Amino acid sequence: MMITSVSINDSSIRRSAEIAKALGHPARIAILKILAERTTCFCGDITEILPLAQSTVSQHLKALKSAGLITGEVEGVRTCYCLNPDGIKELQSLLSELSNELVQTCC
Amino acid sequence: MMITSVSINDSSIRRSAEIAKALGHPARIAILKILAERTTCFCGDITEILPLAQSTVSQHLKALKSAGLITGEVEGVRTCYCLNPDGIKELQSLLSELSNELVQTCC
DNA sequence: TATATTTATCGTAAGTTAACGATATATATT
DNA sequence: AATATATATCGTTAACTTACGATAAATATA
Repeated sequence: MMITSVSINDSSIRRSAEIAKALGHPARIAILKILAERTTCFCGDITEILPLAQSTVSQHLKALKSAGLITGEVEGVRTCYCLNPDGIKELQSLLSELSNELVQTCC
Repeated sequence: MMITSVSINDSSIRRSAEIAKALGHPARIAILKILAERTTCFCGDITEILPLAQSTVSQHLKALKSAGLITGEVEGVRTCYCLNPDGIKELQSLLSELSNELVQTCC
C-alpha cells in the first residue's frame, strides 16, 4: 500500500469535498437527475416538479453551477440548464478514485 | 431512456445526499483516507495529522460514523475507528449508480 | 408602448455546521 | 488510591445553509 501524506489542503481532496457538498442535498441530486432525463431544462420546469419555491430552486441551481456540475445558458427570458459533461466526468473520476482508495480491511 | 419520476423524498436520493454530505468537508475526506492507509486508527492519531483540535476531529468522526461510513470500537481508554466496509460499499454503489444516471447530452 | 413571463437576486428567519477551549468520564498506570 | 491519558461532550461563537416571499431585470407578446 502506498503511503501518502494526507492533507486537508490537498487540492484533489478539496475539490472532491466541493463536489460532494454540491451533492449533499436531496434537492440538488433530484435536479441533476431531472436534467439527465429531459432535453428541455428551464428553472420553471424544475420548480413544477419539486415541492420548492422558484427562488429556492434557483438557489440550488446556482450551487450546482458554481460547483461546475451544470451549465446555464440564457435563452431569451429563460435559462436553459444542462448537465456539464466536464463536471460530471470530474465527479465520476474523483469519486471513483476516492472509492478505490477506501478499499481496505481495518484494525 | 427510462422516465422515472424524480422526488426529493426518494429514499435512494436521500441516502445518496446523506453520504455526499458526509463527504462534503475536506477534513472528513482526509480522515477517510487516513483510515484507509493505517491499521491503527485512534482519534489521537488523526489529531496529530490534521491541523484541527481534538474536539473538532471527534466531531468529524461522529459525523462520519452517523453517516455509516466508519465504525468506532472502544478499546480501553481509546476508540479505534475503522472504515465501515458496508458503508463504503454503499457509497460506491449509490454514487456510481448516480454517475451512470447522469450520462447524457443535453439541450 | 403596455403587459405578461421568466428568472436572478434581495432581505429575512430559522436551523445547521464548524471551530475552539474546557470539562467530564472512563480506563490505565504508578 | 492517586495520577495520567484518551476521547466524548458541553458551551460558545461565527459563519453558512435552506427556505420563503417580494422585487428587479430582461425579454417576449399583445
